[in-house]
Amino acid sequence: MNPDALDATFAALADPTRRAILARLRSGEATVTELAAPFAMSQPAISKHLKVLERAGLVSRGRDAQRRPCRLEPAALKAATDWLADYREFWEVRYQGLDSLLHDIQSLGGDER
Amino acid sequence: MNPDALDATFAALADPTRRAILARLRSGEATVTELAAPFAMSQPAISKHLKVLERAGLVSRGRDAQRRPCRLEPAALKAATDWLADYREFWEVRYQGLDSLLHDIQSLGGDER
DNA sequence: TAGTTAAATAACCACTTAGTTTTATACACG
DNA sequence: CGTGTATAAAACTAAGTGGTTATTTAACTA
Repeated sequence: MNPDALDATFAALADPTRRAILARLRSGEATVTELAAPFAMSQPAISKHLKVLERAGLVSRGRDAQRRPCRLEPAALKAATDWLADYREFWEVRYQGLDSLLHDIQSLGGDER
Repeated sequence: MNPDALDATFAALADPTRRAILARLRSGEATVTELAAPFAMSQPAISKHLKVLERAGLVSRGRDAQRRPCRLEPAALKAATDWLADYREFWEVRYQGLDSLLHDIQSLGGDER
């Protein structure tokens, strides 16, 4: 994956308001005002957050009269997860206290990822 | 997980230099100068990046005479992955074009996570 | 046409970030 | 002791972020 895209994705996730917006979008499309409602924050602030999420590829938007419904776009989330997956075996091994076996396991290529 | 901790973790990951440092640390401990070597950047800049990674709980540091060896601390990476895992089933379903089944699957709680 | 609603844009502010250079600290070695 | 080495800290700068209020655009409604 393009490093700039990962930058944008992780940066977008590094904000609790934006993570809450994504969580909300898991249960379906929502308009900007619907998304803004739970927050003690102005509408333009939410629009800015949405622009960040859109630029990161995490949401996309449609058109319904005046409304611009947002929906979750999970591909970028998958890309971030894929990046993190490269570390998964590391911490799993480490949690078993088997650091010394890490390289053996890696060279065998024997996990299910 | 504490939201501030997730903030710090994702923010730390949103920088290619820091991700490269983490990748380097996968193959074992390294000193600040060793970590700085591949980058066209001053030593204090790397020290700052390491402080960000340390504050995010992604690395910890020891002491060996003048050296402050850094090692990967995978717990924070695991926490970030766990957060993203809540979205995994969503995109997996979506990729199969089975959006309409998402809520059924969720309410059954029937995946292996 | 005028009024209302939904959202974006503009202009601004305080704070943070990522880098710099310079200086200081801590330790090892002769 | 003084010198080199490894790292951190200080002070600064340019650019980015996250919020505000006020304004504008676009579309529906009466």
